Parts: sequence; structure tokens; C-alpha cells
Amino acid sequence: MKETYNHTEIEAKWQKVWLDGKIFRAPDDSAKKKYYVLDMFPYPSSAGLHVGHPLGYTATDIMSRYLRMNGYNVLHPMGWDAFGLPAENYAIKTKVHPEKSTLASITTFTRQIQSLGFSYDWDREVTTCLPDYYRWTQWFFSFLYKNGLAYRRKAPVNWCNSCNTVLANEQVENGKCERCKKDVIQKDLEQWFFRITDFIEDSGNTNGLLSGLDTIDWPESTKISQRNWIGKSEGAEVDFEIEGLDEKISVYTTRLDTIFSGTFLVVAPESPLVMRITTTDQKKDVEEYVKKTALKTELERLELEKEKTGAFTGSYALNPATGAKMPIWISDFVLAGYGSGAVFADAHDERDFEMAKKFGIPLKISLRPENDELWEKVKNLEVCYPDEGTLVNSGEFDGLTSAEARTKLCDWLGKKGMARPKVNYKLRDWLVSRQRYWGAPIPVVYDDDNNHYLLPDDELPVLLPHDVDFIPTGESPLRKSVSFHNPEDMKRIEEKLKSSGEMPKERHLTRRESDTMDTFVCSSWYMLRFMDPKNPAAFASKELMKKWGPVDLYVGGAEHTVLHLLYARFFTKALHRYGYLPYDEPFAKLRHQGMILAEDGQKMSKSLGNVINPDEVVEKYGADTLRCYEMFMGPFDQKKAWSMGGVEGVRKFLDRTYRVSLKPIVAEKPGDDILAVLHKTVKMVKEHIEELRFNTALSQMMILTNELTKLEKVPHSVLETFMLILSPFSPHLAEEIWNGALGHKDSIAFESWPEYDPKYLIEDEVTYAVQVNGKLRGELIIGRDAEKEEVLSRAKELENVKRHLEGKTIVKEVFVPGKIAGYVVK
RNA sequence: GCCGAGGUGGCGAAAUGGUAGACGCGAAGGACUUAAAAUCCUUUGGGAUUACCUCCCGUGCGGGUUCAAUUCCCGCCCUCGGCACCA
Repeated sequence: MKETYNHTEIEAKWQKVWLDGKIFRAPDDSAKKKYYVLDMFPYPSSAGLHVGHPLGYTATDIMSRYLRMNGYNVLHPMGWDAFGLPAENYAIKTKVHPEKSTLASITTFTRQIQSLGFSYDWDREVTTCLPDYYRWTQWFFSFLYKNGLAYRRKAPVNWCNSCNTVLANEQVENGKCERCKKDVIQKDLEQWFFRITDFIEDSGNTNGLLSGLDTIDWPESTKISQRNWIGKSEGAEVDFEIEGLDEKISVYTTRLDTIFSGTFLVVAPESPLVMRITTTDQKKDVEEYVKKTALKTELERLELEKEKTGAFTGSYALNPATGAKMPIWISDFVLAGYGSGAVFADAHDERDFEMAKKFGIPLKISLRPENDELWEKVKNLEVCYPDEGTLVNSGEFDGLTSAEARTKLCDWLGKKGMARPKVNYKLRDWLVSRQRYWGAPIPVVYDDDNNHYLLPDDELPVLLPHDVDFIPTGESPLRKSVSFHNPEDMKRIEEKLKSSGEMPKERHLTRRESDTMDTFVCSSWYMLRFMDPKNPAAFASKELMKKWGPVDLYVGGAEHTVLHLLYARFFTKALHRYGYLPYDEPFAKLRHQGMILAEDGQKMSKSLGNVINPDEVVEKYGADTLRCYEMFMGPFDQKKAWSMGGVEGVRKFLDRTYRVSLKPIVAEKPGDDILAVLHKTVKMVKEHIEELRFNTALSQMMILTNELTKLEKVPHSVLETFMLILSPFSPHLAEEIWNGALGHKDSIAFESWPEYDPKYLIEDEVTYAVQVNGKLRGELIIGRDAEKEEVLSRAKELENVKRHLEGKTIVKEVFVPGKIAGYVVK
């Protein structure tokens, strides 16, 4: 071995050995117990790898290497989430085809990831933008369609004017597009949806998206986010008759206890009901208001500070509890997509209260708060009281609490057929069609009457054509592609559809579906493809999915708490329901990595010029240093700021470790002192790896290196054990020392994880902290077997302790074996 | 507004009822060197005292439980993240 630690040479050498030898291949036929460790696969951006990527990848690599050494057959794959808008936007700007730029980015990412020495099974690499992958994405569309879980519907949808495409609810942030941060507007369009709402509750033996959360080991905060996003609420549906019309309005409420104070109804302006109930007198007002609302952006509508707006329809509904006439208004604070798009309004809701005040609509009170002072104000309609209380002005229900009243009122109205219990959810079906080019084509064709037909399975894949203009026009770029609508293909498909009887004889196919699928569809099932990545006959075989799945440990950023993680659960549950999978949750254990901030504490960004390039760190300090540094920065799941000083500190640790290996390596028996530190380290590293507490695992190994630095000669067995536990963190250096100084022939990667011997952890002498009234007053070093009486009487004799006991009476003695000797004095 | 995470030296952080600040960075001093770098050693929360023994204060703030609280309980403050007119 060389005199100095040459990371460049060492790392290149071992990476070649690992890659060429394919030593991390996960065999399908191994008898060992399986363990599936998965990273959220990256979008290969043209900016290259970010230092945030190796944080998660190092953690999973440590776990994978650790588990292999513990006898597991570890599946640890890597692939590319390669469809998506950035490549397409880049194409619009530069005319470089997205496929070209994406494949170039993948090449860069591959080189960068491989330069970090991760133990991926590269034979399982998948790339979502290649036909052998996306033909199965298309298969999933067909699978969902055939089971009634994919459907086409005209609905108000989120439209981004800048990206020229529709967006899923999950992709709208504060009324702005998740990607380009421009305003999102509402449009009525016919789009494809996946019926994710069908999987909220349990059905058959498939756990729902809600109850399934109780079966998986995920961060509680992520589970809570998913529950909130699904937004289950339990209430009642109440019918309101409309005066003079043979029509009823059904309204959802969680506050049936306030029904007696309901004085008006508010309907969403988009509701189809609006035109039917508007009287001739009010037509002008209402139409004007509806038009104005339609022009507003999502952001304007969400503006919370704004005054309530609205228009009177001229119609009246009848309160089912009191029979009173209730004017029906329209206002944009009522959401068309939730419940029935209508609410009954009263004085006990802040929004309704505001609306009534603004338009002079009469209000009534039906709830009394505990506080008398408040009650005076509430009674006089000076303030809104939206909380629960005691019923008043509610006939026979007076005196009940809100909770009691809700049940009784629902029964009472239920008997008259005017109300029933009802559960509502915020989660909507997933809108998956996008008017963009760089995505998986939807396997559907249309005829001259605009009827759609699912393509037969043998027509898959529908290849993405290359003869397209990327400039977004609001119409999908694929629409005008000539090769996409090749007459021969269309004719063949038409014949197939006609011979199967799906298509009437008199119709003709005119076009393919030109929308592509949301890229989240591609990433909803990739964890399954890794289990059987080359299968030409299925997205993955049942046997291999049973063998490898579910993912045992999934690691990625917390930004995917709803989008990807919810969609992937939905896909898994759909497959489970139809018998493809023996499990209904894709990720048994999930952990998030914290964000890495720039040295200035801000987010890394090109415009701030504070981005750290992992390539430069690898070149200057080495991959092992980068890996260990990122693990040493702090708790894995917390955000933390980069520090080049910290990088150098970790590099010094590896330098010192290297120098330890240059000392004389001797066969003689190690001393008890070094064995005590060694075995303590083995124990702690094992425990801390299992809890993903890599920072403290490394601290302990630093202590060991510091101890070894003090020795003249290094016992062979000590260095051997050290390299074994260091190898998951710093695999190149560990291999080098294992093969060089320690003289082994085989890779360290498949050696057995060392056991620690508890006998070295027990010290002959222990130090007692001696406390008087809980304050430290001295230390007592004594044999570990010393009895309580002996410890307490010896501790009492310590000079300083004596001083604090002088003139006081001992009222209690405290004894914690091996730790505390204490006296409570008065 | 609601939900979640967090607040400990000059800095990143340890310690989940038992000696607060392990480990690392930074800083100061020393050894080696012609010198520097590298390396090695020592010191390093604040204050009093300098007898270097000891005492007081100290984990966002205010209370409480306990012999003992960063840790448990109650009430606040601040920072960051998510959701947000969901009736």
C-alpha cells in the first residue's frame, strides 16, 4: 500500500472490480432471505446530480451492504424517471429532441452515481421513456380501463396557461402550477381520470388508502398528510325543496345541529342547477356573476381576505326543519366539486355570516355558547359563533349539545325522508391526461363520431412519434403527427375493433388519443418492474413480485408525501384487488431524507450561485469522504447546511484511518482497553445503522480511529473488525485495507457482519456520579460489583461531598447501580 | 386559521429521567520543520475565584412533577415545512 491515501486511484480500482464482476447482482433464485431496498428514482435533469441525491443513496447503500453482510439477498436497483416537462421545455427552446437530451442526462447521472460506489444491481436498470417500459405503463391504463377504473369525463379542470396543459389537483400549489409557478385557471374539458376514490375505503380483502396507513411503517407526519389530503368527513345530506319547482337541492353538512338557524342556501356558480333555478328577473345578475367567476384564476378565488361576492337567483328553498323560506344565492366560496356544490348557510359559520352581512340576508341563532358575555354578542348578531354549543330556538331539540343534536336531528329528518348520514372526501379522481408530448401515449383511438376505443393489447406499445412540433398550442403536439396516424395502422386497428364487435360497422377511426399520461403514472409502478425488469410478457411476473415485494425500505424526499406515494399505493391496491399482487401496500417501511441547504443556509440554486457539485467533491476529497460526510452532517431526516470544513474533517478521519493501516499489523492478542472500545463500537454501529442514525455511528468509529492512532502496533483482528463495520460507509477504503494491509483475497462486501462480545463492554471499575440534592458534588471510582451500602458509605467520605453534607440531615439516599449515588439532605 | 417538524457552545450536533455539550468544524497554545503545509499533543459553554480546588448560571420563555428534567406535564414565544373558503 502507498504512503498516502490516494482516493482517486483506490476508488477507480474498486469501482471497476464491483461493476465488471457484477458482484451486487441480486439473483432471483437465491435461497437467502430477500430484502428490497429502494431509492426514489431520480428525474435525470440536465443539471446533473445534486448533493441531495447521494444523501438518500448513501443511506440505502449502507443498509444494502449491511444487510448483505447479515446474509440477505438484497435487491437494490436504480433507474430513471425519464418522462417529464423540463426535457420538453428544453426542446421547445433549443429544438433538441427530448429523447436526446434525456438520454444524455441519464449518461451523466449514471457516471456520477457510479463514481460514488453504490452497490446497485445495474442489470435491473429501468428507463420510463423507453418503449420496453412505457408499453407496460400503457398496459396499466388498459388494465384500469377494463376494470372501470379509467374513464373519460368532461369536468372543470385545472389548466396551466403557460405549460398549456391540464394538471391534477395534486399539482396545483396555492393556485399556481407546481412546475412553472404561473397562475392556474379552471376550464371545462373532457379528460381521462383514474378512479383513485374507489380505493379510499376497504373493499374485499384490499385495505383502503386510509386504513392501509395503519399497516405500514411510515413517518407519522407523512401518514397525517395523506389522511388530510384524502380529507374524510362524516356528516349528513339534507334535502331542500325548491318553492314552485319540482326539484330538490341536496346539501352536505357536518353541522346538522345548526339546521334551525339555516336562513339561506348558497350554490356554486358552476353548478348545473344554477340556470334551472334562476328566475327571469335575476337572470342578468346571475349570468354576469357566473361569467365573472369563470374568468378568475384559482389564486383570485382562493384569496381569503377578499369580501364575499354573489348573486341572488330569485328562487327560494324550504328549510326542512322549520319550513321557512330560504333565498337561494350563488357565490364562488362554495366549491362545485365538493359535496353537491351547495350549502345551507346560517349564522354559525364565518363565511355564511360574512355573506349575510354583506348582502343583508336575515340571520337566526340556534346555538348558545357557555360564556354569557359572548352569548350577548352572539344573540345580537355582533359576532359569529362557529363552535359547538347548546341548542336554542330549535323546538323540541332545545337544550341538547351540538353532538347529541346531530344524531337526533338526522334521525328526525331521516324519518321524513329528508336527510341521511353521509361521508364525504376531499380526494378527487386522478386526472391523468396531459396535452404534452414527452410522456407515454394513452392507448386509445377515436372514430368519426368521437367515440373512443381502448386499443387491443397486441397494439401496444403505442410508440411516441418523432415527427412532432413541440411548440405548445393547447392542443397536444401528437395531434398533428402524420406517422402517429399512419393509415395502415389505423386501418388494421379498425378491422380488429370491428371484428371483435366493439366498433359499429358504419364508423371509421379518425385519430389516436393525442394526450399523454401524467409522468406520475410511470412512477406509480416502477418498484414492481425492478423485480422483473426484462420480462417481455408482463409488467412483472407474479412469482417474482411475490418473491421480492413489497419494498422493505423506501427512502426519498418528503416532498412526495401526497403525489407519488399516494398514486403508487393506489396502483398497488388496484393490482391487489384483481389478483395480481399478494400485498396491497407497495412500501412497508418509508423514511425521508432531510434537505441539504447551501453553506449560507439557503436552498441551493443556480441563481444564488451556491450549488455544490458532487463531482468536484469526489475529485478533491473522494467518494468515501462525500458519503461519510453526508451521513455525518446530522440526523438523516433533518435539513442541514453544507460545510466544506465539515467535509475536510471527515476526510481527516479517513486519512487517519488509512494511516492506522500503515502501522505494523501484528497477530498478537489485543489489549483489553482497545477491545473495550472496539466492541462498544461494533455494538453501536449495528444499532445505529438499524435506526438510520448514521451520524452517531460515524462518531463512534472516529473514536475508535483516534484510539488506534495512539497504538504503536495494530492488532490484525482489531483492524479487520473495524474495516468490516466501516465498509458500508466507506466501501472503497475498507476494500483497499481489507485486501492490502489485511491481506484478504475476496471482497469485503460479502463477509459476515462481526458480532460484539458483551464481556468487553463490562468494565471492572465504574464511575459513580455522587449527587447531593441532585447536584453533582463528586465522583467515585469503584469496582463494578460494589454493593449499594459500600458505594453510599464511600461516596459520603469524598472531600467535597462531605462539605455539602455537613450540618445537614440525610433524609433519603439514591442509588442507581453503576451510575448514581445520591443524598437528599435538609 | 389548521396540521406537522424544530429551537442545546462561535458553528454542525450528542445525550430521551441519572456527570449537558460525545464526535466533528472553528479558535488559541505547544511539538516537529530553515519555514510553511501536513501530522501529533493540550485547551476551548458563560461567569466568579484563580487556591485550577470549588461555587454560581446555563438546553427558546414562564410554571409544574421529581432526590434529579434537554428528556415528562401545563401555558406561551419564535423558525421552517405542508394544507388551506372542503360547509
